[in-house]
Amino acid sequence: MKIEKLSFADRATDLLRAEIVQGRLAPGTRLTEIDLATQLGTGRGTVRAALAALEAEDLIVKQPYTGWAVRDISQKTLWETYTLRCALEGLAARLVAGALTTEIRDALHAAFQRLEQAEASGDGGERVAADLGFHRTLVNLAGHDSLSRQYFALSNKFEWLYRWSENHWPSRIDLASWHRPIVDAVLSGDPDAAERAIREHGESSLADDLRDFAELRRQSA
Amino acid sequence: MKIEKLSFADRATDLLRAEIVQGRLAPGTRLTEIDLATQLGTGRGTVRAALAALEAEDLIVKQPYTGWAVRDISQKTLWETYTLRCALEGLAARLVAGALTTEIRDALHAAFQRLEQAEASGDGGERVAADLGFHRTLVNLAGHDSLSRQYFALSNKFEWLYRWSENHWPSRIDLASWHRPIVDAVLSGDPDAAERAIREHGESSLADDLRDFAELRRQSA
DNA sequence: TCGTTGGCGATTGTCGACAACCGCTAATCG
DNA sequence: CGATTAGCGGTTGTCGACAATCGCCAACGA
Repeated sequence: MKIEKLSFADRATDLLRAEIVQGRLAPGTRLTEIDLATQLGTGRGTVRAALAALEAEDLIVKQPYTGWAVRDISQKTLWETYTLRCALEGLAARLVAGALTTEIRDALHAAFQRLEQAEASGDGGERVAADLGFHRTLVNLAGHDSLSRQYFALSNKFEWLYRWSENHWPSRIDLASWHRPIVDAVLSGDPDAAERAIREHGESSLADDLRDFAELRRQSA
Repeated sequence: MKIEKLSFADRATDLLRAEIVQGRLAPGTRLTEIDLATQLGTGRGTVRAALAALEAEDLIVKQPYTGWAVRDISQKTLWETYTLRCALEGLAARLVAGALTTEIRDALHAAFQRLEQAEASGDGGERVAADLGFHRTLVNLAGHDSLSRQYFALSNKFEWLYRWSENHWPSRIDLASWHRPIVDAVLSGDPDAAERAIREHGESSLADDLRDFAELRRQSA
């Protein structure tokens, strides 16, 4: 049995990322190395490494000699993250559709069933988790390590925005019917159709969120 | 006048990246923090930050408690990098074609003219630089910060592979005619056509390189 | 009054020392 | 003889101390 032993720095990274992604650290929050170090019971160098990693994932920003802060969320942030995700998932869908195996079909079905169950349960947290899990599963099935790496960071950022927007305008889209076209297109084995399906999916979710974001702005103005 | 003052860590990152990308550090080369620190005349923490950054860019790999090493290059590395680049540039081409301005036309023309001049000069280094510059210009014209960020790291990796392959099998493709379809398609203002053009470009360069790579393997076997 | 300058508190940037860990070799023990 | 283990050299992992820099505010002078 191979046990993966994470360093303090890696654990600090995971912990801080979770804090941000799950919304416990609001956008704009300032982070100071010493505070985090004392809170985590670790040294400053360790925290520093974790912060640098999160900066590479574009979740926080650094101002030299001044401090770190959780990134702000703007309409452009939404647009950029959604379009980028669309491009990466398009590649993934294309690859998966072009190299179907029994394992892939099973994994996709499992991810989709989780969606259905989450929808049936009505549990908001599980709905989000199942949604994100479906997309992550699809990407990881592509057998493209670099893509999976890139997508890991991007999906965290996406999860952050997703949970943030769910707090501001809970949506009641039916997850199953929302994702079925993707599953169908990918399993059809047609790369073009698969890419088209995931793009339509991405574009309409972007449109929805931008609309809701604008609505939010208008109300608070 | 705003002067951008880089920290030692950032300069070390740039320096090490250049060493790798330009082929002065062969794939598989081991890197030890203390050696680098003494060579660069800096402390180990600084080098460590630089190495972590390069690991995030996927140019080097870390083995805990053991050491760092320049990544190896395999056929899969080529495939992954080319396909990923294709996906990102596809998004960029689509965006640029959909939002043409005079500045964009000028910048694209300038980048293309540099290609023509590089081809005419016959200078190998300048040919590579002009080729990479053209693609970077296109992506940065998309006005998509996250995309530019991601592409920055990817284009460095690509440059690394490009220069590496040029050392093993110098190609004599005509850069101007090779890239003209992209310029034409983007400037036509049709996002679909632009994406199609850059995809064909990427796919055929991948095919060429994979063929040459296989040839190289066959000869050395 | 307004712009400049000097100092101050806060935070990061850098560094070297020590601890933890890995891979290997050789000694040990059944 | 084979498997286990103890030790060793080498490298990274972690930490706290000190230096460099930034933003701010108040004192100062034209």
